[in-house]
Amino acid sequence: MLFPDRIRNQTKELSELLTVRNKDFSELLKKAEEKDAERKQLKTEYDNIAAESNKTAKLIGQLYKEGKQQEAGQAKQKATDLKNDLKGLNEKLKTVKDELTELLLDIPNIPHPSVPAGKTDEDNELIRTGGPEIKDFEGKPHWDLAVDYDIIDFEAGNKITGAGFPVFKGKGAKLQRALINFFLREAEKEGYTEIVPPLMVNEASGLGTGQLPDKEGQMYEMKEDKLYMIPTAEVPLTNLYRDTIIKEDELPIKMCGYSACFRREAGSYGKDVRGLNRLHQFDKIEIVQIARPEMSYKTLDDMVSYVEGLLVKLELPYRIVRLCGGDLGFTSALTFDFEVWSAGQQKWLEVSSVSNFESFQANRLKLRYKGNDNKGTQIPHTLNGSALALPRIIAALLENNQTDTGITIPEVLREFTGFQKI
RNA sequence: GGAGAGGUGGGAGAGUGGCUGAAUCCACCGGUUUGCUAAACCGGCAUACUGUUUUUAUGCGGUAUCGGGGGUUCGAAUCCCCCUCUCUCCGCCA
Repeated sequence: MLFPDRIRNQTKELSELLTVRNKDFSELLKKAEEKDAERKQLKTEYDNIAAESNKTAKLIGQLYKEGKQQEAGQAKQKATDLKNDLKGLNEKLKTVKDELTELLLDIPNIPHPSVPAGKTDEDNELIRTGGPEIKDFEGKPHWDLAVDYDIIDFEAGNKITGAGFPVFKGKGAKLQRALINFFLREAEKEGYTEIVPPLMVNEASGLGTGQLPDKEGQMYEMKEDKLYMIPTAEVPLTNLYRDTIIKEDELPIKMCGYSACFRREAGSYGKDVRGLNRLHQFDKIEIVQIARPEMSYKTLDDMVSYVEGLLVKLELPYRIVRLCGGDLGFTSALTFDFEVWSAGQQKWLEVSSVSNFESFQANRLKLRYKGNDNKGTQIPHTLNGSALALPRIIAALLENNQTDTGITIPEVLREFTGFQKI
């Protein structure tokens, strides 16, 4: 959510920057600005009357003490009138505030100037490719390999839960655990504090990171307890700092967390969802940072290189793209996506998304920091990224490393798997 | 799930209807003193929104906030209702 005063002062600039999202937001911005002005005016009016009302109430107390019953009675009448005025005003103010919030919730984050124009993922800007050269061979897709080597049982998942909930077995399960341990160890080396978060969150947390209200349909909901299964560890990790004022010298805050993630993925179908490509439950290690605003783009670069380093170590062909306006998430100002090459499917699979949200999330979270001089509060920037999501990494590992004699495990994982081949 | 007790500022902890945005202590910041440290003393020390001030750093005001929401009252941290969380006991249980 944007700050009203930012809209107040730079409506035009914001409107221009937002055009990259392929939609005209100038109307909405203008409406928000007007609504904010209305709110301000009402607030002033309310405050003035409330001040008088408070004064009168105090006076009444004094008059009673002095035994001036009659005068007190008169003052009481006045106070009652004022109170009625206040009631009406307060209701109006509330309505206007709600309306303003609603408008603000509809305005996405302002894209960073470097975000290219474009509509779909085809228009994303290629930053660089890396890893081993893409070999000229078409291997089996991972869903076939999974059966060949008996390491992932999609059918069993269908039976006990439903589509999108695969069962990992034997070396498949171990590979999964190896990846988790590898990613966590790397994150720790990089200075991220490991967090084991709850897998369900309440409504306030969903609102804090922006999953609610707009993406409500994407989360599994436990109606009876008003809880949601987390779609990513980002939600609990970032919400650790909801309603918080941190000290400047605590920044940057670096957290990482392994969790299962749950997504309803309503509306997806077809080839994209085959095998491990798109799941309702999957494992992911997430990294989150809270940084000083002036540092946040440097931080973003750091996170990008960190994730890149993981892919290099896993010896996977990868590419990094800068998302175009049309592909950029609602809450993000700048996002880099990471994709790995899948030899069995002959296509790129997205395995990580690293974003700077600037103050957009912090605003909703009511997250602030205070300078070491103890004066005033400021809004930090929040960033996060997958480091990494497991299923597609597994898919790529299986497909790219298949040989006649089995599937080769990358060097860095062997100490965690305990085997070199599947 | 049942019964009871409780939730006050960064922390501890007063406060049962007006003089309490909140005593006191600790922590923290600034200063005085000091060779240095400590101690002592003085001052400051919540957040959000907002008005005004053209020393644009801030200052001076106002409103709201004592777990959250609603109510009673001219006036609520204080009374009433709902929710929530914590603690104790019972039940159940990995």
